[in-house]
Amino acid sequence: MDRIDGIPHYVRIREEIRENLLSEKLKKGDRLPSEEELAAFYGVSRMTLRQGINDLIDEGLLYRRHGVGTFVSKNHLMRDHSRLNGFNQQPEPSSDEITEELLSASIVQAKAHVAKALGIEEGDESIRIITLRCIDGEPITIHDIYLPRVLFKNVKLGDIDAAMSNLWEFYSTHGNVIKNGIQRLEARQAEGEIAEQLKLESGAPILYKERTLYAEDGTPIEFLYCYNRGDMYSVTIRLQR
Amino acid sequence: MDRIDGIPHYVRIREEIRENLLSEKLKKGDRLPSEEELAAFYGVSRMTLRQGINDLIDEGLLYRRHGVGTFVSKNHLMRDHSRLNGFNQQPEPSSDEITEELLSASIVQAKAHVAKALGIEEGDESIRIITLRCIDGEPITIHDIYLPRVLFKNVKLGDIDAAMSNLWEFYSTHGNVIKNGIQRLEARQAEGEIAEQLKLESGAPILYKERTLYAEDGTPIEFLYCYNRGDMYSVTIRLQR
DNA sequence: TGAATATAGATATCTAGACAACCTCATTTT
DNA sequence: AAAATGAGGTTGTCTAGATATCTATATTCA
Repeated sequence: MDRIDGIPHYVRIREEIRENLLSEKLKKGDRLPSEEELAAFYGVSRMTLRQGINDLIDEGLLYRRHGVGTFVSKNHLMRDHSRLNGFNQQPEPSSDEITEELLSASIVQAKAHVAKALGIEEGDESIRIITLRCIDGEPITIHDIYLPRVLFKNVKLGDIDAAMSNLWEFYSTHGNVIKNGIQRLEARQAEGEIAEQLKLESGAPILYKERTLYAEDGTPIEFLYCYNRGDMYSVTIRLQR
Repeated sequence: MDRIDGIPHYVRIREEIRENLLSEKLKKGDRLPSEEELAAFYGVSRMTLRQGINDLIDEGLLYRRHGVGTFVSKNHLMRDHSRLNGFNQQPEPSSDEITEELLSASIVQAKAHVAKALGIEEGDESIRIITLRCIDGEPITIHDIYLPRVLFKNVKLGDIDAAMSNLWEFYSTHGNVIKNGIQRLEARQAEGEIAEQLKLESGAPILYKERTLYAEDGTPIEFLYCYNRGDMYSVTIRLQR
């Protein structure tokens, strides 16, 4: 077998099987043909086939039973906030207009908490970006973002407005590719400026989030405080044993 | 090479490398020896070595750079709520006394929302378990759990009190092994009975959680409403690209 | 000097097998 | 009837290679 493009066989096979799942040629609960049969069908070795299948198992679309077979999972898990996709956040079915407004961009000295998260010294320079996201004109989310200045040396504050639409790509173009992160969620009450900006009564519920994003090697790239209107926002997480 | 126990080589190697990470023989940022060298060292083929390494990469402990090498991540991601561990929830350093009290166990007819989550018909029988978790006597969390009756046919309500300490094991013994799940988080306000039981003022922030747990094949095993005191509880999630 | 090019070494992909471990189910034995 | 056995099929683990692709560095060329 020769590869036509630069696409590895296991990727091609994985995507072909995924198509069969989406088009329901493979239905929930179905058993796939044996690995030997499938490998022969796709014209690859069994190890290569398994590499493709493994990806789909990691995604929860398939599962294996030793000595029995490979099956289609009964719960196709939908949108999954535990994977990073740089806020493509699929617009909900009732897709209203989502806007994002830059409230401020500045250079600040990192306070202790931020510095610790970004792995820099307290007082070191960081870029602070505050944004407001609205759905259909309703304010939903405030982001308070901090970047280590040292990773974005020749960035001017004026550049940020243009980069707003896709911050992650902006990071990439400066050599900082996001690979993973950690976030922590709490329930809080709206107060002061935050309440005002989200047009909430003081005391209204807020889904508060802290998030740190890292590059492949674990270098912190972004630290974020995030305030979400409790009545308009929820987070879905896939759990995996 | 012969395996001494039934332990596969790739598991043994994975754990040996993990030991070296924990003991910091391998430090953050270090490059591991090349795959060829490591395979020779451990006396296995390169494919087998890679299988072990892959697990550690999935855990975020290592990362690879094509053409360059395999490295130790700089951020050893700690406790990770996006993996399921059946509520061993490592007691925090300041480990206070955690107690769990059964408030009620009953057979109820599933309402629409619960029925949909459990994949049963509205009105079908389900087992409802309500518990209160306290830390140091302070009420923290209320769980409102629903199980499909059909999966726990010969269970008597009296059995549940004994099983409380480890519900997941209880599920297993009835042939229902938890493999994955989905949870959704919201910020809400405490009200009525919930506020009372958590000893909160009406209006206090609550971290509200809905969770469905599934078996390997996607069969829903448990559906849960969960109310956490906002000021005493947070959820940490690892994000993976 | 600066750009193109070789080169060495690393990971990525892939093969064509082998045997082990496990599950199911039919058959035989007790 | 119940338990043990065995056969056949499936996934799990593993090998000893091969070639491709990528990266960084050193070298050569303009």
